[in-house]
Amino acid sequence: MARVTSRDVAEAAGVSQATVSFVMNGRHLNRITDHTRGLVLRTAKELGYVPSASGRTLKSGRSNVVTCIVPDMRPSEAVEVFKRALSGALANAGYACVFVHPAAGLDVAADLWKYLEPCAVVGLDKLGTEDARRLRDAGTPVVDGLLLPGDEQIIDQHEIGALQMRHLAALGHRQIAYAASDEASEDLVTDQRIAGARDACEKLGLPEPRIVRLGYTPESARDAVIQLTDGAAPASAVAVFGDVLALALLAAARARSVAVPADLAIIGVDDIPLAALSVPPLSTIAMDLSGAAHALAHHLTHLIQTPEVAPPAFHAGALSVIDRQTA
Amino acid sequence: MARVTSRDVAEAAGVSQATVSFVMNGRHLNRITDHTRGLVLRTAKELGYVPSASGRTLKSGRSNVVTCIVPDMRPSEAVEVFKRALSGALANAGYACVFVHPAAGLDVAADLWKYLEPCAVVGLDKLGTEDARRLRDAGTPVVDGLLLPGDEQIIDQHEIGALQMRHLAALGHRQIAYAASDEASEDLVTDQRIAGARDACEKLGLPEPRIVRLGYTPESARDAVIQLTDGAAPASAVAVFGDVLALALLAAARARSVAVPADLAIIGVDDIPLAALSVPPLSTIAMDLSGAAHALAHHLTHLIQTPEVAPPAFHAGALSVIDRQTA
DNA sequence: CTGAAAGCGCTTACAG
DNA sequence: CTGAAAGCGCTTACAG
Repeated sequence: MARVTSRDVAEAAGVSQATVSFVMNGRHLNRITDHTRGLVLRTAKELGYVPSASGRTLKSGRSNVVTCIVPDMRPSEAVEVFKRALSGALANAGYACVFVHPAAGLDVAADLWKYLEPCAVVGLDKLGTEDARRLRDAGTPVVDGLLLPGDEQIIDQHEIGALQMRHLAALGHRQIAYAASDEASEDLVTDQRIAGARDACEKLGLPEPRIVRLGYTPESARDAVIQLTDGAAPASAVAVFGDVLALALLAAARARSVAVPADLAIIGVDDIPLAALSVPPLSTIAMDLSGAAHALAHHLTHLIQTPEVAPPAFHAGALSVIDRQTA
Repeated sequence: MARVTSRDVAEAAGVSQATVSFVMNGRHLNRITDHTRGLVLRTAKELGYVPSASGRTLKSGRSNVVTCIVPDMRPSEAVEVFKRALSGALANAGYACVFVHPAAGLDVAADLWKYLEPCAVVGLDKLGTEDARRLRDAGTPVVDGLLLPGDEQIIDQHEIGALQMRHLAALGHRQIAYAASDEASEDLVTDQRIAGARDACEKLGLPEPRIVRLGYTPESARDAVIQLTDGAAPASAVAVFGDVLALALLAAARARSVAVPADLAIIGVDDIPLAALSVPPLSTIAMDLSGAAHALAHHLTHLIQTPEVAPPAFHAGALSVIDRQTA
């Protein structure tokens, strides 16, 4: 079954290819009669005409797809929510958003260009600077390091750590610990949150928070609870890197008969579905990922359409504490 | 900065464009001297030549990207794992795998073709039959309904339900219930698992399992525990749709002083990280999503490269019970 | 063993 | 208000 081209439509409608192109792209519509326009549209639909992406991209040098590089981090519901919101927002602006998981040994910049020729690329964590440079040299806007501090940070990671501390302090806690993830892939985010927690304690006149590292194993959670509650100056509250780890701590605390929140208050981050389903339900920090995604979509369309003018300020997604029963 | 084209490389190397194309694509290499080949490769690298996807796609009518439509289901770690594995396997075969989240109101078939011109598309759940037909008419292989029963089912959902029942029965349970999700987006999978659970009970000579529906709320979990444990014939064990719900049930059971597994054994599905971290740790079913992804990648390359010959049998990912302490 | 040339489907100045 | 024509970068028969 041969492909239907704009030439076919033009012939069938008895107009030129240029006219078909104008109608399909809504360009120079003032120069085209409504009758011609209707005719072209009808004919295109009848023949089942679908414009060719490669034809258009080849000619115009720019596609309609923005490529988003998914970092090689622990899968989380949070980033899934963000991806969906970004897809939706970009779709409304007329762009397709595709996500790629860089496979080991894939040369991101070259292969991306080779396979996709995106009109913009967004990297959640830091793309290689070499990659980013090549893409930018080729004229492709790159929004990079959404998880890193800076003008385009999607969520204020520093503030997350600080918010947890302020919440715990407002509850009267003074010996507050921070439970960080020990996974290297999460260091980027962890470091910022720890810094935020430290800064907040300092501002609040609290002792510097003790940092305990834990991994995604039962032993690790148990050890962390021991560290937190034993010794000379036990913590009365702990801010945890994420809800999964917070829930692990909650379970480990119960196993050791440490009452939550009486003996140890716990607050997580992410507001995963299980946070509301645990007993007691987990207090946590929620992020407005959907808002952040919309802001990013706006930012991207600006970058794509008017790269010469400086983009307006970028708004990171809002944070809120979900006040349940563990803190 | 003007783009470097194959013509530039040809001129700089003093050969023809055809020779450059042959060298870059590894075609007709026997017809090209090693010297010429080395020269072209070196020149290409020096100039920073990257082939244009749209040029190639336009000419050959086929790109190197396979598009995977992510279903609009509750985000889960399981599908993330699958996506990464599929990306890796496809990258090894020379294809880029991109994921798209269909936004509301997006015409999948037309827009996909328009933006991406994929060489194959895979749909986790059922693409609209109209969409699939149009794609196939255009000569694009479509692998669809990976979650549905059939030759290309990635994971045997029916067997998951059955496996849970067999495990519980082997432990001596006879009054076994099935706790299903009440979310419409999960019905596709839920229905198959319930059927599998029923069939297994029949084969084992057990009474038909009672089905309880529950949602992702604490009240729902509490009600489910009450239903399960009260009444004339309380269940001594329950197979749950997924680990999130199973963990919710576990928490609700504890809140009502129902001992697990003594009073109520629980087995989930998915083996999410928290399954190992709960107290007691959750027994569950793990799926070999990585194996399934590799099988799918093989299947796809076959379909793309030799669409005329029938593909070999497709192997669904293996299932295994993770025997922890709740069942 | 290599090159000249056509053409994939589109858009866009330009001419009328 | 509309059309003819060039050309984006590539691949591939074909000729030498």
